Amino acid sequence: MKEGPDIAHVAALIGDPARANMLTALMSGKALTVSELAEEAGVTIQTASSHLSKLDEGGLLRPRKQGRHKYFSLAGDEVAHVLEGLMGLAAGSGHVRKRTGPKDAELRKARVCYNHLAGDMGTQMFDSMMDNGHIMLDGGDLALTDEGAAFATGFEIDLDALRKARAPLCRECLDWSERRSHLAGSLGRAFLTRFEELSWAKRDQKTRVVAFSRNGAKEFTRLFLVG
Amino acid sequence: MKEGPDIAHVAALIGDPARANMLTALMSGKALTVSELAEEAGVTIQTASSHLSKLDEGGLLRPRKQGRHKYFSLAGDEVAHVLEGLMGLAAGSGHVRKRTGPKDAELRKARVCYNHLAGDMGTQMFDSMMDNGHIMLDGGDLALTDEGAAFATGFEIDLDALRKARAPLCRECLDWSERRSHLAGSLGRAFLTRFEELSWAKRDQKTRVVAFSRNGAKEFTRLFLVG
DNA sequence: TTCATGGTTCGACCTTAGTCGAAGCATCAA
DNA sequence: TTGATGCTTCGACTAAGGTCGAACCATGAA
Repeated sequence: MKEGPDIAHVAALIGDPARANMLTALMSGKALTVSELAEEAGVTIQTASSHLSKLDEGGLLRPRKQGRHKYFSLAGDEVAHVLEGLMGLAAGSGHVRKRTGPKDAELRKARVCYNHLAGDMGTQMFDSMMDNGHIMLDGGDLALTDEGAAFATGFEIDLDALRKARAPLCRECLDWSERRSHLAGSLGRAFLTRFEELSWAKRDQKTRVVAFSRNGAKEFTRLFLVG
Repeated sequence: MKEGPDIAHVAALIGDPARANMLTALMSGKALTVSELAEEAGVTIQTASSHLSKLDEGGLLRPRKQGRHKYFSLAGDEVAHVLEGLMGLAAGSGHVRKRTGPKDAELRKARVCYNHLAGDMGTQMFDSMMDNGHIMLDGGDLALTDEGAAFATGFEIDLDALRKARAPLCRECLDWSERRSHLAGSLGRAFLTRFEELSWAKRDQKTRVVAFSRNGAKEFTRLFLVG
């Protein structure tokens, strides 16, 4: 009743079904308009607008105006991180969203978590990079080693550009399906983008599923060998 | 509207002020009775009972009956982890619970997070153990190295007993105040217990504050040097 | 200007759920 | 048994907030 920040307010924001659906949709990492989010949540545009302004006020979203459209995306990694955590709790307590269809298997295999790769393949990538000393935990923060920097550059990722932005380069993020870490942060995002550029993988437009091509999966496992 | 676990339900559970207060109280790691939690939340016993059964049903709590008392504690590390994450979001968006009194400084310095040490001193301990190679990140999971095992045993922690329990030995947990990791899991708990046994530190009964004695703090910093 | 489209604001419903009083169990102690 | 304590269940009250229709802005295109 006295100590610590006000959990209840934030949690209540996430706790409404319509808003939760919107947030889940935004976990795809894409910025969506009010009408798209309304559709996603199954409510009219007015109510969606109301919900979105509340979420925004709560600091969970980042709004951007473009012409007469208003795009919303998650405010940052921390938000995505908490959402994944909640999904973990929900999944754990058997309260899965309806039955687990075929989609679910794909989601566990590879999905997009805000803007980086999550699921089975995400943790595989993370494990491999740890094993090879490309990344390491440095006092609670994840850091890119020199070898890792070389590795990323070799994969044609522009590290200098990433470093210029103030967003943290490496971050770890916990999966709800795997209960293990995967790579988040701007580097995590860059890797996923690169996979798409190389046509190794393609994001599903509607869901959070990341579909790897046969060849893409092969290249991926070659790149991210595990012990 | 279709994919992933049902966030809304869990979040709504946490989203009620009374329940949030109870959960925050349980972050102290202690098991509390229905009446104690009612007091903590500022509601009557009936409503507390109702809330607690909902939280229990949602898988957030672990109830235990002892005589005519019913004790509740958090269901596990994951729950505490998510709660800390929510605190981080709440703190970040300026929605701190009322004003930050003198208590708040103490909370940032050293506090109990579910059952282990968090706050400034918690991350210091974590950093030190990482630097000295006592713990390391092994494929997303935190692992105790041989040196670390020797270190813990030297500190008179019964590792064999801990290993017997099914709970994970090492876990990392993210602070809302520090935004850095600290050591959770049964080992994290054991360390805190040991600090208390040695009278280095004492938990405040009412809040989550961990008060280190002058000597305890000295010993602590000697033990957990940071490079 | 005029029209169309994307969002917001306002106001009025109405369901949901938190709240407590009162009564009912269960456990323990004489 | 009687009484006390801790908790649960029931029922009724009430307030909070999600929902949508309708009207209102704002932007862009003809």
